[in-house]
Amino acid sequence: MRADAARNREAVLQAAGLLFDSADDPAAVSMDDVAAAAGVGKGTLFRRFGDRAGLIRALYELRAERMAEESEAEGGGDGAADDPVDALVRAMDALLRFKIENRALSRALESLGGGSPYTNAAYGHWHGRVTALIAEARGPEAADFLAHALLAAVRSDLVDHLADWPDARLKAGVEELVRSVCGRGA
Amino acid sequence: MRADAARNREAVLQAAGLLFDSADDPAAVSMDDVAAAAGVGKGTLFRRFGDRAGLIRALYELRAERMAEESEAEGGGDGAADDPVDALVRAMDALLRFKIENRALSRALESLGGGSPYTNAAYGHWHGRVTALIAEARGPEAADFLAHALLAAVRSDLVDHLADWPDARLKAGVEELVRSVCGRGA
DNA sequence: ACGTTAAACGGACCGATGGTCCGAATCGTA
DNA sequence: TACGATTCGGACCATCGGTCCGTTTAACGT
Repeated sequence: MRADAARNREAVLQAAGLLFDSADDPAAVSMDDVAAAAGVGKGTLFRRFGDRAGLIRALYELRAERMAEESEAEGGGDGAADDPVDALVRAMDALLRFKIENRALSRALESLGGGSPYTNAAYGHWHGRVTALIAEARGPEAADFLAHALLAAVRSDLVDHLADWPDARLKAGVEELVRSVCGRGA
Repeated sequence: MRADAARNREAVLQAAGLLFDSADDPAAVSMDDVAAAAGVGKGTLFRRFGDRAGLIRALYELRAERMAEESEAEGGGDGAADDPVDALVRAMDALLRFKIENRALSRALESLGGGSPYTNAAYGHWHGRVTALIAEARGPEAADFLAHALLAAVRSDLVDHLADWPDARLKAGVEELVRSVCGRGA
């Protein structure tokens, strides 16, 4: 990849990140806006990312990677010998925090049309992980659907709708949900 | 309301219903399409329903009402002396069926942008009902959030994503989820 | 250094869509 | 039937995602 291409790619990602982060409604961030903020022509933008969905996906995956690194780094000991329910609670909590910290971007991703929340590498990853933990905790019976249900409970527009709840209440709700689903609450 | 206005309103609702029902992607149904199919000018369409969201909401509420009537009618005896968990299972099952039968329309409603799935009379109604049943079944602790979570599990795009599952599997999954959340599985 | 070439640039341009406007047509009423 | 209020309808507008192509520029061989 040519040097200017790489430079522009970075500029676009950074500009788009700022725009989405400071937007209430992700739909209000137009491709023209992104191009202008990045100091780049529209042609460049679309050649690099294909379309709006591609840009949003790229940005989302960038942040997801960053989160994965962070949580891995702070995971420290990692104590693999751990209750799957606790592991699931921690995973869901991390996901919830991610959704809160990336409200607008997550909403942008989930509202792309065409079942996009599910046609997504990150979703597949999470669903696999949650399914495995549920299967471990309560058997594989309906683990597949239950995993979808858990993930649906932290969908960004729901989190957004509950934006005036204190974070702790949301977190407690999610934990309660996870423990209930895993077979034995408290 | 003038007679022609009422007639046109009906024509629009019926045409829009047909169009959404036969569409795979609700976004592919344009306001022009609706106006043309209803044999009405665009001005009429927008004056009556305000905007696209208004039309979709009107249509959705129409169907929701129809479903409410039907389920009430067939509810028959109504046996109020009933386990709240069973009642909740039945309610969620009805909602799931509604989402399946109105796939495109539900998706249209849920993908309006601006937290629209939640800014909706029907959602408030369902959430209240589910919250009450959960509170009755397992206490009012996190009932509010758990109700949101249950409703999220039957969101139309998830149902759509799982379209190739047999209906029975979906139904079983929802029932399993409800019973788990209500405190005691099986 | 310099010329060559393939790649990237950028913004004018396009088609579609949601939404507006206003002269024409129509309904209800006296 | 005549008249005023209401509604109709489609031409019109702004915006947005996406394309196109003449121009620029980075990379590399000589």
